[in-house]
Amino acid sequence: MSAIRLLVLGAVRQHGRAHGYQVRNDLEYWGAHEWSNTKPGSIYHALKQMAKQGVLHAHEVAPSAAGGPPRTEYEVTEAGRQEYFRLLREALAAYDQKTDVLSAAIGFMVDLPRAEVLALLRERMAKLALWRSSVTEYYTPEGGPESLGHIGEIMHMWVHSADAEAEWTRGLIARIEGGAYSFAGEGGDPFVGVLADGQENPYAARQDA
Amino acid sequence: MSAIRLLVLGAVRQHGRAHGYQVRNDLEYWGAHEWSNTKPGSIYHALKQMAKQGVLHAHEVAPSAAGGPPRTEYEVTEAGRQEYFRLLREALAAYDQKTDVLSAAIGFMVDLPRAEVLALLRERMAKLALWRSSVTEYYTPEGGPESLGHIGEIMHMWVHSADAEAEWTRGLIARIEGGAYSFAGEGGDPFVGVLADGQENPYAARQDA
DNA sequence: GCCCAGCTACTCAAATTTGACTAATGGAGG
DNA sequence: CCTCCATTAGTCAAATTTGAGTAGCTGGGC
Repeated sequence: MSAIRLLVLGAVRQHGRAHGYQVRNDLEYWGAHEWSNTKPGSIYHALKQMAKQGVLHAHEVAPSAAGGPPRTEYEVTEAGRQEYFRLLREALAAYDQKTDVLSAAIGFMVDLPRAEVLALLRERMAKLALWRSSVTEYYTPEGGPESLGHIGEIMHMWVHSADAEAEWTRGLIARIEGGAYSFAGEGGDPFVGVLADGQENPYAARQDA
Repeated sequence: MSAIRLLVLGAVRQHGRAHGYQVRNDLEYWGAHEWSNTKPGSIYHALKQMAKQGVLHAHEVAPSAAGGPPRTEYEVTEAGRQEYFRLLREALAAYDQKTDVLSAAIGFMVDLPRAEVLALLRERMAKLALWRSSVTEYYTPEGGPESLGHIGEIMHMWVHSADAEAEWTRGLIARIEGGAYSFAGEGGDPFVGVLADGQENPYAARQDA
């Protein structure tokens, strides 16, 4: 699974109703173009595809208010809401060394209740541990790790990064348990990571690293 | 850049001459299907594409020795050799949080001289440090990290994983400096990542080099 | 003597992703 | 009032990736 469906669904959802350029701008505002494949083409493709699949509803809309071709606005349907939460839960719980998917999921995690996020993150921890042991067991030949030659460095790297991710996840769990952030159903003001109409995007046109 | 061109080039190179199924099998033997996109379709596509680009040379070859349709054998051209080393150097030096590309590059690193690998890894370290500081500086708003809300967790994760990768890279550099492994031009037996000791040879039909 | 499962080797359509391009508008500067 | 050009909004062809086949042969069991 790539991160784009989750990102686009989440962006449209936060606006209630959004056109492609708005989504594109939000993703840029989140810095998503740096850590995921959110080129214009991918975004417009995802919007159309999801509209075709009934996950989004496309409103035929008047010419744009400020230049450019007429724009289509999209809205998340009930099926889309379910798909969104399915993707979000999956991304939080699954370990697949895809940084982009996890980043997107962290960005949206507060749409779920605190207890569920904790459960999903613990599931991730369990899967991480499973994968780690499968690497160490499966790739350790009888003659000790030395006999693998430099190939052993690959496994070494995986184990190292799995450990790092576990450590970070443990920290996140602790912070959430400790009351950090405001989750669904907790009445706090929901953190809105979108640009309001006419708001300047401070992250647009920035230098690439 | 995806890892597939590097993997396919490296696989063909190790055989001298190889057909698609052989490449596919090698990659599976390396476990590459678990950490990179090496589905059959991608492999055959990459072979054809690279043949079209003159990076590989396609021999029209007799029907297979053991069932199935006739097979095409490929050989790395001089342009391909250069492309291979270009990709390999780039993969070792560039930091782009793509685990699959790095894994492939580690697997092939011994095709380069020891000193060059060390230089490339140090370059990677430098880029990692640069990226890390761009994250911490750029994404830290004036009001302190708290004002980012849970979005700060994404940066936190990035920094954490960048640190982990730097640590692993440092270790690798130390091991290589300490004389580990046998690199190009060092006269040691080149590590052939195709067959393990006592393991059944799935490539019985392969040409002797 | 035959059937079927499984291996070998590759093909193909559909979906996705990329990178470059188009086209309309409004405002700054001359 | 006219030209340039940045911004807005999106399109399109080409490349790549995915997932699901196809088709020839072999060997083992009954």
